[in-house]
Amino acid sequence: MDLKTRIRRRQRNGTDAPIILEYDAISPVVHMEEPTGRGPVMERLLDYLDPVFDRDLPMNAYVWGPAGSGKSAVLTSLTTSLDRLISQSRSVIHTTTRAQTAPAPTFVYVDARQANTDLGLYHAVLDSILDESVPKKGVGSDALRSRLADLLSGSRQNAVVTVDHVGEPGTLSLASLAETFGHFEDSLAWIAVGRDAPGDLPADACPPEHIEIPAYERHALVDVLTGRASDGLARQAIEHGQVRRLADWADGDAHDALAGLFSAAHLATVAGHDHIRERDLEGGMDAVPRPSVSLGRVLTLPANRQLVLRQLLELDETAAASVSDAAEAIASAPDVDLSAATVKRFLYELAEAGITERVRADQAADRAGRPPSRLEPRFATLVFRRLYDLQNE
DNA sequence: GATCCACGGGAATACACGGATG
DNA sequence: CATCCGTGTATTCCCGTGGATC
Repeated sequence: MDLKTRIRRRQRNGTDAPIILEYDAISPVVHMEEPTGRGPVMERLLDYLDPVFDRDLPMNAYVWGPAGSGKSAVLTSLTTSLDRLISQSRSVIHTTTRAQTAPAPTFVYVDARQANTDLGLYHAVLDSILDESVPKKGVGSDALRSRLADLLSGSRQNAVVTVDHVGEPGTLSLASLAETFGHFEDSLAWIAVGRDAPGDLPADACPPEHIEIPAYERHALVDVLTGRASDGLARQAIEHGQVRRLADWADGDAHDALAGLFSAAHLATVAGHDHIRERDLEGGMDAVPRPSVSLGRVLTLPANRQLVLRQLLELDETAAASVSDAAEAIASAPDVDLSAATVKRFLYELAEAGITERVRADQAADRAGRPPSRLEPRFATLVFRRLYDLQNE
């Protein structure tokens, strides 16, 4: 826990002390600098990355594991730490006599949710290797590629690029990633991170090295939750038994466990409780569909899609009885500056992506034609709502 | 001028159902 | 009985346009 949190915690110790002291600490989309309970996985990754310490590139690799197993947490943490350490040593080397040696590689972390095309990939890599800012528009994909090729040609600069969230709906597939990075064989190694088991993937696209990140064991997940709760919630806000129930319910998925914790704390806050009661906990878990789509995915959607989703959550049953009705209602909301046709298209796209689910209305057999469907969120609605509102207030 | 992207809109297609047809 | 057909919706697909950026 950092000092800021400690102080804040002391500050609000009155009778009406809020339960949630630090949203980031209990947010499922925020990763801690040092993920808890993933030591063995870290070791495995460091073994794999060993060549880097001799200024060589490792083989390409595929890191995989189920939802909420800490893949992103582990890899962001690893990438930033390594880059920090190695770039330090890089600057040291430059001032010594060993200036001829190849420089140590740069570490780059790219979220495929945000860089979901070739162009986006080139841009993300360039942007993080170069200090100067890279133009995002008006320059073609070919131009960016040759710029990257220039940068990486010879042995001037190597890079290890981690691409997270490969093979999700709407992100690059492993195959296209392999093809895109195939242009830079000699000077760029990549680590793709995804959920699919290597056996389920096209063999020709899958890199030689596979590293599995298994789901959290029950006790490890309890530790994660306990740590997060003590950083982000008021003291005594949640009992140990409740944490254990949450962990059992989440079944190894840290994302869902945190979403449940967040939701429960939010409900307790709204109800004016000074700790999380049973009803809050139940309600919190109910507000997280299982399986649920990662909030990270929802919160990296383009602004207008998020707006549409946010408005969708405001609709009552009548207004959301069909996709068309929902689109009408959302398009006429004061904050929304989109046509009903566009909102409708967005809603269908979101359902197609699995972020919502269309369920056929079973009643209304009296009406002719194909029956309409209702949209049900497949993500943690309370958490999304709160984080969205915090971000957009 | 080149490039990319988001919007809008409309055409094409899919589906559900009742009724007609063979 | 199985299949086809017409009608009314729902859903998907696709492309032109215009804004923004370089």
